[in-house]
Amino acid sequence: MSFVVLVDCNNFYVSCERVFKPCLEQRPVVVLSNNDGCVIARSKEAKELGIEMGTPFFKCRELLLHNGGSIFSSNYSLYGDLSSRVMQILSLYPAEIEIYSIDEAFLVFPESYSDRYISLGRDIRESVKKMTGIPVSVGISKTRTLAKVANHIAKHSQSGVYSFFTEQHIQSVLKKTPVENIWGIGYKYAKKLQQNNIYHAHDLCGLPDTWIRKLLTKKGLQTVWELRGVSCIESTAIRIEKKAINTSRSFSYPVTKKTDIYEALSTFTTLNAEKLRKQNSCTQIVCVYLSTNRFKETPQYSSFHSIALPFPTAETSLLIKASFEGLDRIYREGYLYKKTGCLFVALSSQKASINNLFYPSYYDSFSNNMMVAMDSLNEKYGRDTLYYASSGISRFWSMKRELLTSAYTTSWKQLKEVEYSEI
DNA sequence: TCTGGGGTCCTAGGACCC
DNA sequence: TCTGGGGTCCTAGGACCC
Repeated sequence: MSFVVLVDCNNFYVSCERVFKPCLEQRPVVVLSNNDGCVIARSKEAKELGIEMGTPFFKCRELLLHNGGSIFSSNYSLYGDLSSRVMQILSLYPAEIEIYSIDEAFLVFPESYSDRYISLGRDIRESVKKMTGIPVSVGISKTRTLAKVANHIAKHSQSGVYSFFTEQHIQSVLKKTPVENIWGIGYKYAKKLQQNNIYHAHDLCGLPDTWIRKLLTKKGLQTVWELRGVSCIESTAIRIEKKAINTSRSFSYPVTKKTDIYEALSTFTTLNAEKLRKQNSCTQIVCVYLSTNRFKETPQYSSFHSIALPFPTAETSLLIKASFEGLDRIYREGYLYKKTGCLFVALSSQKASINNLFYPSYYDSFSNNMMVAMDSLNEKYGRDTLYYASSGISRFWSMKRELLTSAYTTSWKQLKEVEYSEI
């Protein structure tokens, strides 16, 4: 039987910062979300200080500084680049690889390797650390969900690798696994289960399927089957294209002027359109949303509008026009706005429109050529080498990233300079 | 002063069709 | 006045993940 290896980078964003600043080892380190809003990655030392995931930065700032902690704005170009280096190493193993997120991947090995899974796990861990500087944990078992459980244990072990296969071993681990730690059981489902006196994965596995399906729906039942050792979560490796594309940001200060929101929306629509063309898709529905700050006591307003286009397109200017039309429908004077965003749904392949009589084909059109030229210039010379005037120049509303490190690996101008004291 | 962003899947219910 | 049954598609909302 084939087996599943889950490789998960430890405190990934923090580890990325540490690769270029080794002096951060053994110290509390956190990485903040966009706008330096809240904590989204913590080192072990920061976790030990009691800083929870998602804590607003202003609530833990003092605690961190008091304990010699370091704080960083998130630097996605750095994390994205290190992630692809980790994945490249993983893809050298004789397994089917499924990149699940920026910091984790499933490797499905054929049965012929089952006599050496522990040495494989150790080898993966050592190779990734040696070649990228990123520490990873490795969980190995029969199914993806069980590999997740194993990985959870590996994270807290010395060796960083954990595997379990025999029925007896699996049962003894599941008896100690709280339901809220199961992959696929979130806060709400865990509460529901606890109300029914189900506290551990082992209890959950013993329940009748009909009961589970009723309480946790189809996906919950799949999870239970996986815990019982039956693989039923399909690989998403084949699916490359996204079904929806979204870009949104919070403003760094409360925005009231419609012109500022136009600029922001134009910027986000441009980003969305780039993502759309990257996967060779067109969209036919553009949704726009706008909201005030829900944490404030000021008057609240939030709205959403979708615009159906007459034909599928990936041309930025048409999409910006649609976004603006959406904004015109939902904007109301007199509110302090916090966030806006743009969502594309009803995506289709660019090539699919070639033979349709009723609308102009985007693929092989003038606008397609123009977009290709624009994308390649921006890729070669950097983002915003060419951009639409509607996106604005000053962009006062744009997000706060005051604690940003350099893009050490993706920009010639920001290469790391090594100081003697850091070695 | 300061509270992120981007996804997927499933279900129930309504609209609509024959 | 009486008014079926079966099917599809779409959407909003809720759950989950990282």
